[in-house]
Amino acid sequence: MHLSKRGEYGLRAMIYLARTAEEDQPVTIKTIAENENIPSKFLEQILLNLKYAGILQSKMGTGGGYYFARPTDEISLGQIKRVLDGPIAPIRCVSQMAYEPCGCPDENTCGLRLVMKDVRDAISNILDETTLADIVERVVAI
Amino acid sequence: MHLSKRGEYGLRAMIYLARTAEEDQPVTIKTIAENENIPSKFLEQILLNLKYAGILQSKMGTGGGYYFARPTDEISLGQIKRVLDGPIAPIRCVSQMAYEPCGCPDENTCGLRLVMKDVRDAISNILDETTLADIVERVVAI
DNA sequence: TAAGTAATCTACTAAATCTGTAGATTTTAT
DNA sequence: ATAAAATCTACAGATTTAGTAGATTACTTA
Repeated sequence: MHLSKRGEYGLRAMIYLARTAEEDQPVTIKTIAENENIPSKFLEQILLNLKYAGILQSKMGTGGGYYFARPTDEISLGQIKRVLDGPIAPIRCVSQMAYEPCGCPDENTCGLRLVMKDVRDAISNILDETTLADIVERVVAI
Repeated sequence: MHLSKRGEYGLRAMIYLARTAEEDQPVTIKTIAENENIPSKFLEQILLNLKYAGILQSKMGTGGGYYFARPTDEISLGQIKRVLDGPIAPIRCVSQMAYEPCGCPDENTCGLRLVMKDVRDAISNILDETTLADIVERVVAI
């Protein structure tokens, strides 16, 4: 049940963008990296992956940078985390996105699977239902 | 958000024990390993750790094996998972058992932390509230 | 008391994953 | 042209994972 540095940095960067970015104004890797204390060459790879996944867009050259491909209320933390850290499920046999059998004799009566399914659903209920816009709102309210 | 093989094997072994063991009758590593398809030398280390943690007890020699140190309704999946896989929290700054600051300027207004705290609590609510006895009951009911 | 059973202990290892770093290249705006 | 900024490719050290190997100790029974 662990969030990797990749995942952490990526989520922090996206939350930073959602908090500070002007309407479709690109923000540079350098700016994000400095403000969030993230190694910039590492962040580079992370943002590129989020771009490949269709969550971010970018513009090269002067005045360029990264900006959202969709409104922030259509980008969930679950989407981001899956791109960077892989499936949310603790074990593949309860994954919605990346199911694989685990080899137990009967999945329907596998005690471990029953519980891990609950865990997966609980995590998904939070991460897939919380958007970047929600986070910004929640933090502003404090 | 991942369950390691260590954690998976350990939980499977404990559930197997809870399901099949007669009152304090020791069960051998070999028996568990064969029935649950777990590499036995790997399982050996896992059970030893659960013993060091005070969850299992053991007896050497003929007729020996492993048995629970407490009734199964006093052993939660959270206890087992923590021994084998470490803290349940996705990130240290929301861990109850192994807190560490994450370096963000203000933890109280850190959006990432707020969400990850919810995730931690959701996972804990399941794993710390579900005991081995619960699992057995739940599976029998199917 | 000898033999067999079963846990215990110590050490090692191959492979994968994580967390980056380095440097060259391409695109864009002024 | 020049500078800014993303993009691409490759590498590398550290850590973790998922085991394996073999010797030793404790216990039971015949």
